[in-house]
Amino acid sequence: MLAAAQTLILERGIEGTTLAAIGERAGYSRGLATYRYGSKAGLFQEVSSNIHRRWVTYLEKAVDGQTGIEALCSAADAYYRFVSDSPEDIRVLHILYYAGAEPSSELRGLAKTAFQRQIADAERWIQEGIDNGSILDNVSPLAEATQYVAHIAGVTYIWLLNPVAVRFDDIQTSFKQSLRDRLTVDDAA
Amino acid sequence: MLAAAQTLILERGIEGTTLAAIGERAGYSRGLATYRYGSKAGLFQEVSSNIHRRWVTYLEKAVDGQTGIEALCSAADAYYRFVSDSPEDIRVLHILYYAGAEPSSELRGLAKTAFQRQIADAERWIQEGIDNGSILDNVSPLAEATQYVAHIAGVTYIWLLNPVAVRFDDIQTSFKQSLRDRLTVDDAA
DNA sequence: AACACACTTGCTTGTTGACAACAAGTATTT
DNA sequence: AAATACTTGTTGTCAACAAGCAAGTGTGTT
Repeated sequence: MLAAAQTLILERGIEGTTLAAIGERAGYSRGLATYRYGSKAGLFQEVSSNIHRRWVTYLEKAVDGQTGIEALCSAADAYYRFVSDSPEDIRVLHILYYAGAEPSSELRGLAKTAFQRQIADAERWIQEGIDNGSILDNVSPLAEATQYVAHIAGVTYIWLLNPVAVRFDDIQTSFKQSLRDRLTVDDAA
Repeated sequence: MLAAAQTLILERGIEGTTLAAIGERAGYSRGLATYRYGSKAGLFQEVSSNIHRRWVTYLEKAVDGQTGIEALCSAADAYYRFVSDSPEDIRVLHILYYAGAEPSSELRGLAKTAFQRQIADAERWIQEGIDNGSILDNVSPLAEATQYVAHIAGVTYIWLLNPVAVRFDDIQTSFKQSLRDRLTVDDAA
């Protein structure tokens, strides 16, 4: 059922997908989707947290106990790999998240907490890096963390609009390089 | 009419706004919005390009003939000022753009071209900067331009979700600094 | 063990109200 | 009289909900 919903979101978008179509695509009746999930928003929340859960597992495995710049880069790498492995999951997840930009969207809370959590993670990694001396102590953890998450969200959005025009790997490389340059102690000499 | 639409989008979102409500909010009948703009999507495209036009005017005045890093920073400053001056315009514009992340959304084309144009602008500025020697020649104009636009879009998105948590001015300062550090010839010595 | 009964679960079909889209008006101006 | 600006009537679609049904799952009775 959730798989059918995901397919239909990719095909026709949120607006264009009807609960009846989801039920029937999954081999059931037109009424089942509503019955199981209560509402369209309820179903989409389920789809969203389902994918989010997969992503978090993936992320935790990649970052493990790392801190500082290494954690940031590993997380970015993990994201890039996740996008390569399951682009459709990321597409659907972000379609749902961006739908949460609307006021009074029921997906809003979900998107908000997801991004807040990612910012908090990044902030913690940066703070830990500052504490152990690997990150410059004049950077603002919150400002950097916000930009870190914003960068990834923004690139994903541009990619959603125009997949072929975004060279994810180039961007990824340059992003990590720029993180190192900006945040870490300059040991060039 | 477009103003009424904008107000209602801020109050209730795209989904929650009905064409009848827009007409009536503007002091007309329930049918006028459909009559004038043909469809809900048509009306919202009009709202979107209306705000977009204001932004472009604002931007052109700010960037004027600048190139290279100066153009990038001026554009970023202009955006920050625009957000401060008319946060509601930016909110509505981006709500509409993010709605374009959906497949088969009629706002998609508009969002796509808007962002493509901004990337093309940034790419041109960077290329000009490389040509006149003010920007390092090992940066990829397209990759940097994409990240530049993605950064701004991403910060805006996080801000839409959670306005109070985003210190636009801090981020702005750090963003410009990082642009200079990464792109320009290092004349620290 | 065999049966009957209440009760739950999983799903379907019927219905309602909201809304976009459109068609057919009615003023009002030129 | 003809175009313009707007309104009202109508239809089809869809989310949401309610009511139903069929197939289990006990639970107690003989």
